[in-house]
Amino acid sequence: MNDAAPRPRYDFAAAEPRWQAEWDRRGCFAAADVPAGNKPKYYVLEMFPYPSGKIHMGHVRNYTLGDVVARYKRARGFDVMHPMGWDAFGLPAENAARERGVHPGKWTYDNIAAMRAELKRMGLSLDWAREFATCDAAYYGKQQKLFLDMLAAGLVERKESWVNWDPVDGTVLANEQVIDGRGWRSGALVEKKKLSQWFLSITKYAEELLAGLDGLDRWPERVKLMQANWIGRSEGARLRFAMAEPVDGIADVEVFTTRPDTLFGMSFLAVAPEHPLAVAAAARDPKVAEFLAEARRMGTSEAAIEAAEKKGIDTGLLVRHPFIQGATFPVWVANFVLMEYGTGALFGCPAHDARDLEFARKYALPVLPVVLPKGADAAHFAIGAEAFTDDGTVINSDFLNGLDVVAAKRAAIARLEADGAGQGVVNWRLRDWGVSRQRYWGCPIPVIHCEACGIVPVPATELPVKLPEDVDFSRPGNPLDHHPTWKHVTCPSCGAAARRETDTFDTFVDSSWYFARFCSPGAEAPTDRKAVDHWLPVDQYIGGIEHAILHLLYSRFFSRAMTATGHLSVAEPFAGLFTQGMVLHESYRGADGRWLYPDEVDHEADGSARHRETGEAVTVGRVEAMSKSKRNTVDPGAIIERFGADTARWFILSDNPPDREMEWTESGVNGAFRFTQRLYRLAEAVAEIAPGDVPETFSPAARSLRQATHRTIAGVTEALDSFAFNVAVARIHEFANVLADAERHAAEPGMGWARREAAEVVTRLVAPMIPHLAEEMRHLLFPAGSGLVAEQDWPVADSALVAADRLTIAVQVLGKLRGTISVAPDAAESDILAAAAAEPNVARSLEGKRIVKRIYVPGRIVNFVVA
RNA sequence: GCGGGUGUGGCGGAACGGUAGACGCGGCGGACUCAAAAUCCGCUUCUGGCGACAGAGUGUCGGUUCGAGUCCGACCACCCGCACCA
Repeated sequence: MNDAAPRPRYDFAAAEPRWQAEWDRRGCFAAADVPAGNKPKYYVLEMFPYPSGKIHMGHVRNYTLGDVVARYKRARGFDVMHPMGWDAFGLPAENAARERGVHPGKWTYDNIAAMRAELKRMGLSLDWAREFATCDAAYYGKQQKLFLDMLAAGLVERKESWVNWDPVDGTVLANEQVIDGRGWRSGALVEKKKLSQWFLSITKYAEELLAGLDGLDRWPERVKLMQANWIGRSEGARLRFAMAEPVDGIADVEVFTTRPDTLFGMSFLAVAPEHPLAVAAAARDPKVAEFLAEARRMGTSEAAIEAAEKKGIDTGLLVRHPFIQGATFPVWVANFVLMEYGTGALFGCPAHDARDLEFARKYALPVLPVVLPKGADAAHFAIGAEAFTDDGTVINSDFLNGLDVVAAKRAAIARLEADGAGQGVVNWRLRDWGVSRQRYWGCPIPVIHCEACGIVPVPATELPVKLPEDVDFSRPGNPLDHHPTWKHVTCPSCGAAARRETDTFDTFVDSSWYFARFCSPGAEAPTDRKAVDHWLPVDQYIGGIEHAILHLLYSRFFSRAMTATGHLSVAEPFAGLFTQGMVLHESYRGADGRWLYPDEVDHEADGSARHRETGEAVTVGRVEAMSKSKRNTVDPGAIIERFGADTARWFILSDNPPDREMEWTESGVNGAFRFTQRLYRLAEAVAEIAPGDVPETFSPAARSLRQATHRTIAGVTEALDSFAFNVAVARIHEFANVLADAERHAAEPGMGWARREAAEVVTRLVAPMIPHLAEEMRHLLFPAGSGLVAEQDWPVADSALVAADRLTIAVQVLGKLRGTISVAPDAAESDILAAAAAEPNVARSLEGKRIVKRIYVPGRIVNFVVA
C-alpha cells in the first residue's frame, strides 16, 4: 500500500467532491443570524486556525471532532451554527515580508485561500458564509470600536511599567506569553524594559473570573485549575513599615504578607531589585548599585536556572516594627523578591518560611520561632534545617501569644487596622493585560497622542483605522513608526498636529471575541445584540490544551468587558469546552543522524526500518508530537488524496479517546480505509434487495439482526453524547460484523427487510463521522433519491428491540465465576437461583458446601456465598 | 517544591461496584488464487491440561464489600501545569 494508491471499489475521489458540492448547493449547513424557527440552538466552534498556509494533523483532528458534534446535533434536531474563520494577524506574515519581500496581507490571504481549499476537502459541515479573517478591516475596525468603548468605560489604562521585552521579535510580551523566561514564539531570553503601554484591566475581573469557574461544569477540571492558579488569589494583609530615617522622600515601605501572625518573628525586610527603595539605596551605595545591575543582567531566565541561589545585599537602611516599640530591622535587596507580585517587598520571618530561612542562614540573620507545633515543648523547640509552616500555637508574640495561626492572623490584622498601619487584603497573582505590540501586522490601536490634549480617541466615524499598504520592511523596528505619513494626523479635539499611536494589539485580542462576531459577521456594530443573545454562549468549544490559560482567560475577560459596554449579555463565552490531545508520530533518523520524513521510510516485517531509496538502516525514534524540526509530520492533503477524507476522519476518531494523545500510524490509516470499503460493500449487497413493506414474520436471525440494529443505535448515541467517539466506532464495527454475518441467512423470512433497515440506519449512524460515504451508501439504497443523509433525523432505537429476549446471568461461587445461565427476562428470582445452582459447573463447585447466602442482582449476576 | 492526571494483553484501548480484555491494529493458521494483492473464516492475556476445566491476572501493599480495574488509605512510576507568589 506504500507506493500505489489503493484501487477501491468505493471511489472516494469522485464521491467526496460530489457530495461536498451537493451539501453546498442545498445549503445544508447555513444558519441564520436570528433564526425564525423554534428549534433549540447549538453553537459548535473549534479554535480558528492561524493561516500558516497548510493544515496539519492537529487541525484535522480538531475540525473532525467539531464536525462530528455539529452533524450529530443537527441530526438530533438542533439548529446548529458551525462557523470557520482565520486568526490572521501575527508575526510570521511580517517575517515572510522581511525574508521574501511579499506583503504580509498578500501572504496571509494566499495562505487562507490554500487552507480553505484543504479544509473544504475534509467535508466539514461549516457555514462558510460566516467566514472572516481577523486582518479584514471589516473585523478589526469593530475591534477598535470595542477598545474605545472599553476605554470610555474605564477598562483600559496606559501606564509606564516594566515589560517583558523579546529582543528577537522586537516586541513586548504579556506575562502569559513568557514561558520559562523565554518568548512563547521566538524562544528568545526575555529582558526587562520600562515602557509606556496600553493595558486592559483584566484584574478588575479577577474575583469574577475566579468565581465564574465554579459554574463551568462542562469544562475539564484541569483547565479550571490552571486558570485558578493563574489568577492566584491569596488572602493576607498589606502593612507599612516606617523607615527609621526617610530616604529620598520615601518614608515607609509597604509589604504584602499572608502570614501577619508571624510578624513578631521578623528578622529582616527585603525588597525587589526594581523597588524604588532599592533604587534609592543604590544611589547612595555603589555596592547596592552593582547588585542591582547584576540582577538586571541575570534577567528572568538566568534567575530561573539558578533558582536555588538566593542572593541579597544589606542596604544599611532600617525600618521600624509596627508592633514592637523601638525595634528596627535591616532592609535588604534580594533577588528572589518579585516586583510584579504584591508590593515588591516582603518582611522575612525565617522560622516559618522556607525561602526566608534559606536567606537568613546564608546571611546569618536571626531565626526566631513564633509558632509552636502542636504538642511541641516550648522550652526546647528550635528551627533546624526546615522552616515550620503548619498550624500551631503562637509564642514570643506579645498580644498574639496562645492563639492558633488563624486567630492570630485575624488579631494581627485587627491591630494593624486599628493602628492605621495596614489592612486585611486579597492579593492577586493576575496582572493587567499589556496589549501594545510594536508590530505592523496587527490591529492598530485607535488613539491619537496630542501635545495639548493628551490621549485622544479616534472618533467612531473615522473607524476603521486602517493599516497603510505601503510599508517598508527593510529597516528593523516597527514599520508603522517609520512610515513617512501614516502617523502624522491632526488632533480630533484641538486640530493641532498630533501623532497616531503606532502600536498594534496583541493578536490574542483578535481571538478574544471572534466567537461573538461569528454570530453576525456582517453587522454594522461589533455585534448584533439579537444574534449574540440568541447564539451565545458557545455550546461546545473544541481546541488544544495549550490555550488553557491565555486564550480562554482573555476570552472570558472580553465577554465580561463586552457585556459591561453593552455588546453582549453573557459572562461566560464557552459553556462547554473540550480539549483534544495532540497527534504524535514515530520519528526517524538516517545513518548520518538526519531526521527523515515518514514517507522516506519503509517498515520491515521484523519492526526495523530502512530508507526507501537508499535502503540503508533507519533508527526508529520516539513517538512524539508532530513537528517540523523532527520531520515526523504527515501531510493531511496527501492522506486525503490517497485515502479520502472519510478515511482520515474515521482513523482519527477510532484510534483512542479524543482528549488523549493519538499516534498517527500507516497501519491505522490502512485499517480505517479497509473499513470504509467494507461498509460500502455491505451497502452494495443490501442495495440489491428490493424495498418492501414490513413483513409479517421475522426469522430468529432476522429478529436478532433487528435487535442488533436498535442496540447499535442506543450504543452509538450514548457514545457520541459522551465524546467517546472511539467507542462509537467500535459499536459500528461490531454492527458491521453482524450485518455481514446476516448475509448467510439472506433467504430467511424478514431478513431482506431487516438488512435494509440495518443498512439504512447505519448510514445515519456513521454520517457524523464519515459523511461522504454515508451519502454514497444512502444513494445506493435509494437510487431514486430520498434526500441527503445530512438532512435526516437521528435514528430512534425501538426499546422493545433493545431489551433482551433472554438474559445471560453470570453465576459466581464466593465471587468466582463458575458459569452462566440463560433465563427469561421475567423469570422469578427463585427459579433463577435454582437454575444457577443446577448449572453443572456451579453444582460441582457447590458440592459438599453449605450455602450461607444467595445474592441475586437482577439481570446480572448470582453469587453463592458458601461456608 | 505545590497542584492535577494516568497506570488494563505485543500495541491503541473497552468495561452503571457484577462474566476483565468489547472493537481495532499487529501476529498466527486456513479458504479463494497458477501465484500475489484484495476479500472471507478461525485463533490470539499468562500458566497447566488433548479436552471439559483449573489456577493466576488491571503499577505495588493494605482496607471496605457477597463481589473491586472501578470505592478508601499508603506507596511506586510516568505525564502535564505552575513554580523564589511573600
